[in-house]
Amino acid sequence: MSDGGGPPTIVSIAERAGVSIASVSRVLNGVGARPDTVRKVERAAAELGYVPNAVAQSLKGGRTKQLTFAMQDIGNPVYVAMVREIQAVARAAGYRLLLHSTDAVIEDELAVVRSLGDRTSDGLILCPIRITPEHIEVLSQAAGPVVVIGSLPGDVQVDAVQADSVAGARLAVQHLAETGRRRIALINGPLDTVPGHNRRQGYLKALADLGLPHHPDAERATEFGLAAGRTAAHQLLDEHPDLDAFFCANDQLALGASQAVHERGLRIPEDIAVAGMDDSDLAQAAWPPLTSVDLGSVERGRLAARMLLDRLGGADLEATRARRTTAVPRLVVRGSTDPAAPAAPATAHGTGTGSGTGASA
Amino acid sequence: MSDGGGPPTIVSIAERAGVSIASVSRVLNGVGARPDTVRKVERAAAELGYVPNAVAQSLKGGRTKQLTFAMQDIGNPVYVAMVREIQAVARAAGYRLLLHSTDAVIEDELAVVRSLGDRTSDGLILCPIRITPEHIEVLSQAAGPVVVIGSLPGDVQVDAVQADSVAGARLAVQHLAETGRRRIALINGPLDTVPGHNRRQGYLKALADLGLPHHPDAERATEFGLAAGRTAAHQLLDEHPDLDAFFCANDQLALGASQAVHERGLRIPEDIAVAGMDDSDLAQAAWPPLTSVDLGSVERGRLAARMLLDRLGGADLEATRARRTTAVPRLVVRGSTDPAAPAAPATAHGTGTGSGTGASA
DNA sequence: TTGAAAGCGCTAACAT
DNA sequence: ATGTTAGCGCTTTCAA
Repeated sequence: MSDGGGPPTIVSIAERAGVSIASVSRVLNGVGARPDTVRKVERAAAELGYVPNAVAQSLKGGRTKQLTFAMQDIGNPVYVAMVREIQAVARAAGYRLLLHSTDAVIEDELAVVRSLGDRTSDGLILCPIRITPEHIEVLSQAAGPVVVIGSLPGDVQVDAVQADSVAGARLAVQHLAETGRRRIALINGPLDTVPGHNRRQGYLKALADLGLPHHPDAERATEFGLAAGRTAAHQLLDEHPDLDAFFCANDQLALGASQAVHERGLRIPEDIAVAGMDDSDLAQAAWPPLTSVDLGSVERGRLAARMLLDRLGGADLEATRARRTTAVPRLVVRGSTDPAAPAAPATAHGTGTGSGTGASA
Repeated sequence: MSDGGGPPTIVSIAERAGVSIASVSRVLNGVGARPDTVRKVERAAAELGYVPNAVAQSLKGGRTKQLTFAMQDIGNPVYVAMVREIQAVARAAGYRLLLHSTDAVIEDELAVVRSLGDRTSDGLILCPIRITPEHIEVLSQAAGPVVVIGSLPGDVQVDAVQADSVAGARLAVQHLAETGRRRIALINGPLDTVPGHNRRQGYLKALADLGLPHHPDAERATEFGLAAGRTAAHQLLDEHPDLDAFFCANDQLALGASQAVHERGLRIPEDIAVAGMDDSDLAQAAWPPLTSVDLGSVERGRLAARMLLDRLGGADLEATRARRTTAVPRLVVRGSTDPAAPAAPATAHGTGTGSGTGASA
């Protein structure tokens, strides 16, 4: 009497419809079959509430229709923006998204790449914090296609999408100078990270271009976080009361710095201007809204996902050489540097975050 | 000459080691074998760079070691907190996490539940925006274990973890009253969502408890977003210049409202106090830092993940009746209601977001 | 058009 | 202790 224990399979359907499993498979996959057969099979499938076993399909087909995105911590707004976009692109192409937080542990990052060999996902998008020689080695012998979001040496044969932090930082510093600031401090994250290093380079270059002096003691580099930004700003203001701007290597540092400024009863931007980087959701929610450099998190996510899907899709592209793309940075001026900046976003451009409920209950 | 085309399998290893595939499997799974055999197999596996095919293991074992988390939009800070926690718990138990954004489309939510039948993941954590009769039906005949984060009718046999928005909202309103506010407006999201409805109930109850009058026109309910909060606050202040507090149904609304207050040259909290809900990362990054009610996003994530893993693990628990848990809300007082509140977090409690780099380049 | 059968890579009886 | 073999659920030749 049917219902042989577990969930329905093509066998149960075949029995019920009185045909072979091959016919069931054909009908289910829209391959030719006699109308009569089609009807019988579809009916049986519906009655049994059949859902194809994706695992079996994967084993047979050799692809799981899953992509993996690995970054250090999904709590960072930059990654959130990427995940959203990657998930959207993946989904549109019929892929599911597997999330992997590496907690910035190198060994874990390497493990993710190696785990491509377990065939759990068809491809990987990796956001490494640093690139070590081991990364290069593991990446070049990965068991499946990988797209790196970050900077890779030119000769490594792996697709990559990168931000242009150097140019981005210059945009921000130039803007500060153009709006009359002369004593611009840098609040940075660790210098031994790629973003930390590059953003500092941009800062230095901009100062040089602008003919502004560089005061090594007007720089702080600790962690990329709110508390670090606040502490650094307090220290800098203690030592250099005449500073007129903080350029911060990311938005969290910038908001921490802003808190310090407020705590001292100084005004933003009148007394001190503050600019951040990443243009995360935090920037527009702040007061005053934070001027920031959009390094294209969303765009990088989209590009990375597309590149990966390209590798998976076109058989001809398979052997193509590694591709490199760079997202162009864009300065977003808001009230933290320009008192006249409109409070509401000038253009609609998909605010991000936005309008969900507070979730449940 | 080994290397039979594709990636190494137990067959390649067996050939290379000169043993049967069964022995290979045993060694690889740590089942008894002669030291000699163990050595040969391990050596061959290492030389070939063997990685077990997880898909094949899943097909055989009937479980994928994958969990799915479905919510409307990963851009919402509340969900970010949950994902982080769920991922951590899942990972510790050897599970991977599949992310699914439903974009608040009901049909999509239902589809996720049904798709449990495809055996792609072993269990599902679902955050529905609303619960429709269809949800109930689909949920009760799900092909695998589901834990709902949200409110479910008591008789539905599905595990659920819920927040206590009503109590949470009361906490906030009581706090506002205790600190001297009497004319407390409500800025809310859609009333036909569970959070929108419940948070309003808490607001009304608190007013009643406190003997404060309820002015229906001191309420606004539009969307759960920054822009909506700003607009609503401006309208309310236009109509009721004497308001002394905004209670907002989530942090984003609260930050939007704060912007409006600032734009009008009013001071927070001296002229007007602002309180939000969810205690997302936005709250502590704001200026002044935002008083908010922690509805236990992290805790709910953790509990949901644990419940799900329980269902998957213990064979004996399998038939247990549905369990319900409610996270206890907690008021977090900051500068937006209390001028004396410390700027830095009083206790360490895992700041959340925090310290990642700005990601790449 | 349809059915029988092979096989994706693995685990677990079962037999030796 | 080790080898042989039967599937897990599906797709896809290959014959009929």
